[in-house]
Amino acid sequence: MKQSKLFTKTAKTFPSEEEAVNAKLLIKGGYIRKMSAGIYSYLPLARRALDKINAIIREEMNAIGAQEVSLPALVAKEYWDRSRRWHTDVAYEFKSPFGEEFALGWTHEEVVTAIATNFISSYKDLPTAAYQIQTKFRAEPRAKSGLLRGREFLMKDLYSFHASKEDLDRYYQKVIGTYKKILKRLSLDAKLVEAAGGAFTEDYTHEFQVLTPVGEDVIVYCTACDYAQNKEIALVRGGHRCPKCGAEVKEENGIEVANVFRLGTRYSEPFDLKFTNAKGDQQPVIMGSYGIGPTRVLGTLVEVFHDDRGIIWPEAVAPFKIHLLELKSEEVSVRKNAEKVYKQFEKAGVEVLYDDRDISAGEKFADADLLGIPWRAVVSEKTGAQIELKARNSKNTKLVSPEELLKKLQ
RNA sequence: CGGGGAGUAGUAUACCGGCAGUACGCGUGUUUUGGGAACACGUAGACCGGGUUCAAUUCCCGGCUCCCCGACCA
Repeated sequence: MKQSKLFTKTAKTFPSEEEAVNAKLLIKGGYIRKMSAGIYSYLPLARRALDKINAIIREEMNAIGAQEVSLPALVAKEYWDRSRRWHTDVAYEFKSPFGEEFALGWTHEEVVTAIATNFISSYKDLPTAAYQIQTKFRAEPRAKSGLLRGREFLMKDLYSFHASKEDLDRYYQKVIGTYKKILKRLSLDAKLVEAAGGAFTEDYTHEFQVLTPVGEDVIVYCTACDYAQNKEIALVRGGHRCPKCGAEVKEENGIEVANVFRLGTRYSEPFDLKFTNAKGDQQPVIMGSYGIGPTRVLGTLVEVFHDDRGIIWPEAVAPFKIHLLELKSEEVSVRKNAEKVYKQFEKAGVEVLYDDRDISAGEKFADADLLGIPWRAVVSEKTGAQIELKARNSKNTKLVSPEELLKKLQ
């Protein structure tokens, strides 16, 4: 991609109306634009990063046998009536021009359960699981913190169906393991925390919390063992003894990037989702649901990985692998060399953003730091046919040949 | 939804009851060329509605919008 042709541009100043670091940097860099409180447009650079996040999630979902689906955003009242979740305070509810009543999907237990009644009828159909990556709508009374709490956000929601509580428990643990893998691939260090189920279940649930001061949840966790609970349910407070091992307990803020719920028969019963067991008896299906918010993950990554110059993307999610800067020069050879390197990279399938703009070197360096692409390659009068390579998270530069660099990046 | 703050070119801001200024951006030209270059010329603006006033971007009232704290929440 040539930067001169990019749909967006970087700004020289921070947006005055944002305070959250993720929003400030992403808007300044032209990754996103705010359209309304808690409602953002994701522009090409952010779209590419999101695609990376989604691809990782998809791979890991598929690896545990979950199958991708797309469920409607317009969910008719009858579905919510069944589970008695019409008129919750988070739903955008409205009447269509024909008088039909809908809620914009803020979660999809109802829809997926209704669908499952068509296909699950025997223990032989179980277990099974379906997921989607889709925009969710929630009427947040107070959207805030950039991408961290929006009214419209991306969600990967997975729903599983089981013949027994034991099988659900097994899958629940499996998803926890998969989430650990996903978060690790995203370079996010998250703590597994016990929490309350909110509008979804009465059971305790688990959340993955990235500990950072900007997080809105408070986590109580043990400094020695794996005890960790959301403060909303924790019986101890920071500074006291761990109920599990007796060591000291701490309190810290966290961003909830993922969660897992044991739904049991909360939705299968109202939707009459039953299966016939091996003895010929009818039983309700046991369900679980599991979420990860890709747009929230994106915001969290910026909160965790940045410095005073800009974003520092982990390689796995960066919109491009390498940022090629051609420093302005009278000498035709500079442009020629840069163009050649650019084409080599594109041909080799290395994702490259080529800064071919007719602006000063300083501005290109500043933009490279702001955009946060992991590798910076400079071609200039100084470098000749070589390339000056620098990692975004390091101060050191070194001269390499285009061929060496290609080999390194592939 | 309670409390606080704020709305001025594309962006960031200043001043003011009487022609709205600066910087960045954008356009043209000359010079410059490794950490946000210089000069010249040009471009573009008061959230909406009402009130006070000879005169309102400025003061008052109402609305809308955005941010922050709280409640709520992935």
